[in-house]
Amino acid sequence: MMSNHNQAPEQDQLYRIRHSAAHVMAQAVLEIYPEAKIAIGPPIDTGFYYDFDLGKTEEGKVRTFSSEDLEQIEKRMRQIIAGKHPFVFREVDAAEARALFSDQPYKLELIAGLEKGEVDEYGNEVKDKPAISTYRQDTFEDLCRGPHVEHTGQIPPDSFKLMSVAGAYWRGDEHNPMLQRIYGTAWRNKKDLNEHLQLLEEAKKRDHRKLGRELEIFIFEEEVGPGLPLWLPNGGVIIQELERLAVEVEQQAGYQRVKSPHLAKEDLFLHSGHLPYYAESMYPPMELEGVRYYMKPMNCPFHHKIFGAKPRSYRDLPLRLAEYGTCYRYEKSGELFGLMRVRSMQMNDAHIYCGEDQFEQEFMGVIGLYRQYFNLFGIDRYVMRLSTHAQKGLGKKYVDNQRLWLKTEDMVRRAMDNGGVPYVEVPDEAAFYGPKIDVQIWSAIGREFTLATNQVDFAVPARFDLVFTNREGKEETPLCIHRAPLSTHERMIGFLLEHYAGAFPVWLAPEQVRVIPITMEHNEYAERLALELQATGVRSDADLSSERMNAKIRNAQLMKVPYMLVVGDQEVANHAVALRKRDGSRINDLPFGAFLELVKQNIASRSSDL
RNA sequence: GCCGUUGUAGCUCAGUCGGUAGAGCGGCGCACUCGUAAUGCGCAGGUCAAGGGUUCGAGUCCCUUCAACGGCUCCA
Repeated sequence: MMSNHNQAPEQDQLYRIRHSAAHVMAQAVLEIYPEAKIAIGPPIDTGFYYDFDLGKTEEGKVRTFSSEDLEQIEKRMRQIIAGKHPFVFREVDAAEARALFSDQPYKLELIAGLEKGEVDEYGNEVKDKPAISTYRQDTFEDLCRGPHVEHTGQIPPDSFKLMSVAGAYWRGDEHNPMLQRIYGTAWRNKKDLNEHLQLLEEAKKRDHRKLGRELEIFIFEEEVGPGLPLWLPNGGVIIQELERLAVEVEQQAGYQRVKSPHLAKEDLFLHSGHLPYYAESMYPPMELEGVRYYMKPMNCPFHHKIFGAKPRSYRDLPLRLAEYGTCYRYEKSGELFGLMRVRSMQMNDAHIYCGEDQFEQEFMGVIGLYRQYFNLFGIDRYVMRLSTHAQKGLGKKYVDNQRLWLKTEDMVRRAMDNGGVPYVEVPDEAAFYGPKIDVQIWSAIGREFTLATNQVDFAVPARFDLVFTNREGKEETPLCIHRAPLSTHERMIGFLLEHYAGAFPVWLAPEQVRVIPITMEHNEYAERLALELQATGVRSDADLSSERMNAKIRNAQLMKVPYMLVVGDQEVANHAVALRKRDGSRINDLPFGAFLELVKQNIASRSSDL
């Protein structure tokens, strides 16, 4: 989950409780595993963690915590807390610190970093050379900047819980050894803890993987392959509606639609720079008649070719090419996550080719699209993130041209500032061909994802020799803006499932109306209504099963169908319906014609109300 | 990819000490014809993820592989 209290969290009592709980946990672990090496243990948004290296077993396998260990550690923590041991602060010089932690290699590494003034005790970069300090409680002394509660008794013993064990790389680098991390959650009081645990339960209910199965949106089939979703008919409807929306909006914004194949020869991706910079995320090639082909991980090279299909003049610019392109990326197995992280994906992609003088307007036009969409979906919990390059990645992660990096980053910054768009800046997160603005959102269980993206490409058009003739009659290389405001179908629908908790607005709902006859005698009328609705483009079905009316209503409710039309003798007589909306509200004896108008209006306006 | 956990019917799960598999929901059939969140009865449905091993005997114990889940790393 996010925490929005950014000013001096260290001053917060809750921060101190969590930080102190981490120390107490480390003490408990060291008592149980005296040979354990301790790494770092910071407070986090919902609690704390601490990383340990437990060494190897006799067979040479990495020693890990068991769930029984967690119980024992938690029990021991409560004993330490009951001891009301004071947290004692002291400053030490580097030599003292090294002596103190002589048998703790991770701490020694941290001390070396502190000494050089590069990083703090959590491995984060710092500006000023920090003082080296420790905190001690009971038998445990840790390298630490603090602050802590005054004594262990101030950690409420009934308001924390050890949650899980996980592997985590030392300093977050996959080349480093993997440590054992214990996550705990800690709160001011028992009530807050219970609320947090309940929130986790609620989040599970709106997890898109659960809803996707229940509402028959998508499935994964083992024989098809990991990360390769199958869209069920209900999912197909949502895809169709999203594409309809995109086509409409993009047409108005001056885009042209194009179409490109799912694979291409090696040469194209060598040319684009994908193979040099992006090969790790691509499916391995297939070879036919001596030629290697790759599934496309992005659509840009194809669009570049379309740009280059004929000579372009400044009069053609900006040229906006749009495609819901299907891309394939070989995400590492452990990175897959329901629909949010898959290996085949359909992107709301487009590339805008423009001159430098048109950049700001085009860029802001795209930001405007984002806002239009987010407004439509009621997405208000997001952060715009400007991702820039890092010098150390030039030539490896990034195209090697620092001058252009700095220049384009500056252009983006200026455009965002001029447009009054708030954003945070993160170095070393850019695409290989340029800086990008990502829109970050959170899944139901609190994991962060990039939903939409907007990237500037100063490199690849030149690699493809893309030019246009400018007003002076000279050739000029266009800039390219990559943008995907509706993300991919996979991530967007995964997100929307959670965002709406499965209760889609009418225009997106796979089934918009279900007609429910009260007895068999009303079947014919019900079916006639359903057909009439279908004929006007409303997705509707009549439930002619032998269930009782109550069961039919329940089934429609469970599938989150927005409108239920209950029809019996009275409705047949009046050519009317008894409308029950998904939220439980009812309008009885509504003339069918009036209902038809109501639905059509609601769908046409893509309303978020029922 | 790495660390940990888990794989039993379409779904959610039970299965004791190793003795050849069970429930609810769902599906199908029959009966019921009902006014705003579950009508009753019956039937079908399983290579216990896959492969190997230990054992007289494996859903259960061991190994390998695959997949999912919680994290780390990485991303739309």
